[in-house]
Amino acid sequence: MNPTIYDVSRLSGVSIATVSRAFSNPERVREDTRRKVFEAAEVLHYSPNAIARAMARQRTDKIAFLICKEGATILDEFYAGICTGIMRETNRSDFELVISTAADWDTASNTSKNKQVEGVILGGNARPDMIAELQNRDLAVVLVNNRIQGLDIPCVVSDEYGGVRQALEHLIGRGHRNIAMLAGRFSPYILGERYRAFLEVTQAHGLPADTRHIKLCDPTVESAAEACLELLSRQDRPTAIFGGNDVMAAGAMKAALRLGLRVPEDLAVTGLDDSSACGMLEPELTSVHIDCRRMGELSVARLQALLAGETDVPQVTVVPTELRVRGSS
Amino acid sequence: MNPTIYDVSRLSGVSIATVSRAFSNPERVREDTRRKVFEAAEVLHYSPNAIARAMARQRTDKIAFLICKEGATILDEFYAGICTGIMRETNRSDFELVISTAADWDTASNTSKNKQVEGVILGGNARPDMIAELQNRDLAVVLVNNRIQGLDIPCVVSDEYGGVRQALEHLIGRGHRNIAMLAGRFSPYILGERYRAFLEVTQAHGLPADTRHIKLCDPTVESAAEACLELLSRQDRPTAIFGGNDVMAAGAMKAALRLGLRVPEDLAVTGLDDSSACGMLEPELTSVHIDCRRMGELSVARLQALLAGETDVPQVTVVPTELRVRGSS
DNA sequence: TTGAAAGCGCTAACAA
DNA sequence: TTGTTAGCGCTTTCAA
Repeated sequence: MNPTIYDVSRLSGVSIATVSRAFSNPERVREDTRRKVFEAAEVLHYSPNAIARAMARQRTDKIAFLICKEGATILDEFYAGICTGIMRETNRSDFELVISTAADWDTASNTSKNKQVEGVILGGNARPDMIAELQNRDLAVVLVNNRIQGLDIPCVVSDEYGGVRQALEHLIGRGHRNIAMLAGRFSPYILGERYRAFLEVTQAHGLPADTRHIKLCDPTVESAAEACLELLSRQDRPTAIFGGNDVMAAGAMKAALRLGLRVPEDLAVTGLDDSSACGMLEPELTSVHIDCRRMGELSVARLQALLAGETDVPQVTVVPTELRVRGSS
Repeated sequence: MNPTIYDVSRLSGVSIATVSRAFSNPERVREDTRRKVFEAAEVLHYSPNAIARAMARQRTDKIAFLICKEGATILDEFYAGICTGIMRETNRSDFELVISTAADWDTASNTSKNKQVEGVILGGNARPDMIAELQNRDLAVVLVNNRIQGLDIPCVVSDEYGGVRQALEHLIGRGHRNIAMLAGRFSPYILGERYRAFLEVTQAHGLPADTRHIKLCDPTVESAAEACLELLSRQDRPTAIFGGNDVMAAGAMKAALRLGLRVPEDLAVTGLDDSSACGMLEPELTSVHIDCRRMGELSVARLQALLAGETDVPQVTVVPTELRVRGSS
């Protein structure tokens, strides 16, 4: 049996109320009383029981990270990074974290309900009705790696626009005038930002700003390779391809190989994500680094601000990206 | 304010004890009473408060997954897979999961203490003294991806020996007689199994079973590439290299390229992990698939068995591997 | 600054 | 089969 507040009270000779205060409002108990309490606690290896505390306080200090995503690999490198950031930041505070993956709404709903969380960080493609229900239930909600227009909810995203710009300007700086982009089927927000960035940046540099240079495909090696085969067989074939993630960029490299084109001499390729595979590829893949860790940390910060009742919580937090130039471009 | 058991009691006209029973021991309340209770609960959107329940039961039904690992990328693809399995299996039961990474013991200790967990799954390199302390504190403990001799504790591991055998026999089947293995600096258990497997399997097939063919290096592309450069410059240079993970295998492919050797014609390469990068490499990497998901699920099962007081919990659970042959061999 | 006491929402032993 | 009741370990008024 673990020691309780009563044991500490008895040993230190003060009431349980004082012991309680010593732990949760130390400044409200006299210096020497406090010392007595802590000494007794030390002797007994006492630490407050979080369950009982939650019960009395009617607060759990518990938050959830809910990844709304389909497919087998829920926790891919990207979300694992976000997750790491969230864990790190949660550990630093007194909050507790429950992680759940939920393609379906029932699981999601259960998680937030049964686990008694007070706030949730939604990753992936959370549907607006899910969000609404959570908010109705009086939960604090933050979106990570997503943004939904017209919804009163803080979100933390990476600088999609800036990331595309960095990649494109790098390629343009290398002299490329005919650049294609592989757009994966990501969320509307991400896709929107990337289209906009591609068109505006190419135009700003006097290149033909044409959606013909944007190719929509699945974010898989094969789908990207096929898309590239088509791109590279055009009359005016691109000399550089910007993949919407590293997997697609790898597909582009494969397409080049099949056509006997050398990377980067005949075709420059850049990716996005800066995943661990970049260094494994040959040539190594230039990629836009996304600070997933930071995104995770910031989502926790926003959620805690919300929970603390702060009124000026930023609606949009943009995490900068950084280009990592390697052999493929 | 959420509805409580009292609200349901009032609305359904039965005592709170009966409501409680209806939820936790349905078979102990009469059919129609039960129906009344559930109807009232439905109307009120009631569901039992887990905190209060834990308080009364003096049980939390909460387990922790503790990844004991150094370095920036705690949640790599491997552990993310295990984590997914753990989450999936935990979701299926009424248990709650808290995930924590802990290179240091303090965090680990805190996690299990403050979060009031009843059992922990230890991933990575858990030190024996950590384990002992957890067990002393009367917690159920299971090891995943590790095994420590002489310790009374269930562990779930992948079939390291079998994995090495599959890779080697595949290469031998392809006619290779001079095979080298890159051993990463993994845990003593894993390293031990792999050495043993390499020596026994090569010997069994009449190849020179010599530790000279095993090269210890860091599990990074660069370290592996260097190690291979040395291997490939030997008089009797290997015609096949088995990397201890996919990253090292990628390093081997790079070494081959630098020496102008073609893969797989001049040098066959196989990896281990079957990570997502396999399909991105060129040629695609043959690799031994590890069923991380399953490992995670089984660790939860073992932990729950322990928690349920079962006495015949298997001490060692071995998860089979499977060779995925691709272009690199 | 400290203490007494009333909960927080539920379970489980016991009684009916 | 159902109800009564005494906790579970803590926080937080309120009074001293």
